[in-house]
Formats: sequence, structure tokens, C-alpha cells
Amino acid sequence: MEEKFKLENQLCFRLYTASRLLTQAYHPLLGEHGLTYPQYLVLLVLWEKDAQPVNDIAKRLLLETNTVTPLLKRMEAEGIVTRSKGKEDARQMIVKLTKKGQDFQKKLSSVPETVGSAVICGSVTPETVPGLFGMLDDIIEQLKQ
Amino acid sequence: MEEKFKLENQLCFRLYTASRLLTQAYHPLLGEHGLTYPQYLVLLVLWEKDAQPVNDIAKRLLLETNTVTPLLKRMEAEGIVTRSKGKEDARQMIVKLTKKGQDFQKKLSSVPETVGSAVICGSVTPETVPGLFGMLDDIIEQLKQ
DNA sequence: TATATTTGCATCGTGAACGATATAAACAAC
DNA sequence: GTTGTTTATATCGTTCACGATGCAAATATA
Repeated sequence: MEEKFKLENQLCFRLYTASRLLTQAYHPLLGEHGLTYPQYLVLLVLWEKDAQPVNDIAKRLLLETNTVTPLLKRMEAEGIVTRSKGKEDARQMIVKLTKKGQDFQKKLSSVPETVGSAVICGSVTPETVPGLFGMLDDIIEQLKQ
Repeated sequence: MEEKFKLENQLCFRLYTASRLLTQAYHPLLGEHGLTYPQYLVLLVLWEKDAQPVNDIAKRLLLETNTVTPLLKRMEAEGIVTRSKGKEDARQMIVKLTKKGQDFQKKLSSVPETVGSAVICGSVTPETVPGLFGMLDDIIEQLKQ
């Protein structure tokens, strides 16, 4: 068995696993409110800036619109956002937070800290996290092309 | 807008994005042979040790059997693996590589290096990758409980 | 040796991801 | 102004992930 094929030497498998497990850590906190992790990401985007077209949300999350559109329709069905045609550009769908969507910010105020503290361990400390962020950002920037 | 809710301060979003983008980098290389990334991971596991029960493969990949079972059935349909009842324990399904599954190792021999070299950039260098591996491993170990 | 529990795998339903394709609005070129 | 192209979003099909549940084989316990 060649070294290059060993699971322990794969960056992608580590990222894939760490991503899945960390997303799972959000699950009980978000599921309690009927939210999924990608839906939480949409909330983060809209809390930063409300009333955005689908495309801006997709670009911010580096996702395709064919992923985001069904996600937003589910959130609309849950009464978390509204979707309405753009006034100046009728092709756009403007996504706005409802009161329910805004109010989630208070309800979820403890989530970032809860999850954040859960990953602090071993070589992952408040001092080393910025370096980790930088490396992940470099990888993302490199692959975004 | 509170700092804690900003997308730029989220470790999970970075892991999620880096994982997706790096998996996408595998796509043209694997898709050419009709493989998906999770199927490639199963191949890595079976190349290390052939003839494993479903549970061992799932544990190795930190996935649930209800994810792995359909994956293996698709790979069986493609003639990449066989699945047969265990002799000593009839509950187990032993997964074995076919010749086609074994032969993929040669066909995919350039994949690790191709993808590996694609992520080397900025603060991500052959010298810093072990540190990145260590931090991701610590996060995984911490969340695995 | 009956009965209870655990274990290994499968099935089902839902929600992402994403390639491919479609549709309509905006814009450009002629 | 008609035609062609781009842009914004949506639809469709396939493949994960994963919680919940089911079932049969193995094991433990009474």
C-alpha cells in the first residue's frame, strides 16, 4: 500500500470529517428551533445585510443557486424569510427576514460560543485558531479560482 | 451586527467551504472514471485492507452504516466491489474489491499528487501542512467523543 | 433452554450539494 | 426594433448524510 493513498495522509478526508462532525455539533442547538446548519448560514448572511437577491446569498456562501433556491423555499415555508420579485430587476428574487427570522438572532445568541468552546482542545487554542483560519482561507481562495 | 455571528469568524463555515471546494477538485479526476469522492474514500479503505465488513468501513470513515450501505450497493452495481454474507457471523456483509476495484489504484495513481499540489499556496506549504493535519485531527478527536 | 438485549445491516424520509438544463428578464448588437 | 447574448433564478436527477426505525443473527441472562 502506497503512502499517498493512506487515509491518514489525505487533507480532504480530514476537512470532510472535521466539517461533518462540527456541523453535527450544531445540530442539537439548531434542531431545537427547527433549523439546519445551511439554513443557519443563510441567517448569518441576512443578519449581516437583510433583503438580498438569491445570487448575493449564494456568492457569499460560495454555493450555487440551485442549492440555495430550494433551501430558501424551505425557509420561506417555515416563515423565516420572504421571497419577492425585485422592483428594478424582475429577474431577481429578493430574500428578506421575517420577524421570526430576525428573532432567531436572540434565540441563537449562545450558539457561536457553545460550538466555539467545543473545539478548543490540544493544538487548537485561541492563539492557534487565527493561523488555522488563515490556512483554510488560503485553501479556499486557491480553490475558488 | 455582533462579531460572533459574522461569517468571517466561523470555523465551521471555513471547514465546510474548504471541504466542499477540495472535494470539487477531485470531481473531474474521479468523474472521468465514474467515481464519486465518497466512493473514492471507500476504495482507499479497501486498498489498505480488503474484505471488510460494512461496519469496519463505516467506522474508518466515521460515517453511519445507513450512509455507507447505499454507497456500497451503488459500487456493487458498478462492479467495483462485491458484498457477501460473513461466514462466521451471518449478520455481517463482507465487502471485497473486484478486479475492477483493484485496478482503479493504478488508474488513480496520480490523483493524490494532483490534488495535493493544488492546495499548496500562501501559508499552506509542505512545512505547515503537518501542523494543519494536527489541528484538524485534534478537532476530529475532540468531536468524535 | 427460554427470554431479553445487543449488534450488524438495511430501509425510509428529509435536506442538502451539484451537474445539466430550462425560462424569462435585461442588455447588446445590428 | 428585431435578434442574439448574457444574467438571475428555477427545475430535475443523482448521490450523499443522517435521524428514526425495522429486522434478523448473535449474545447474555434468567
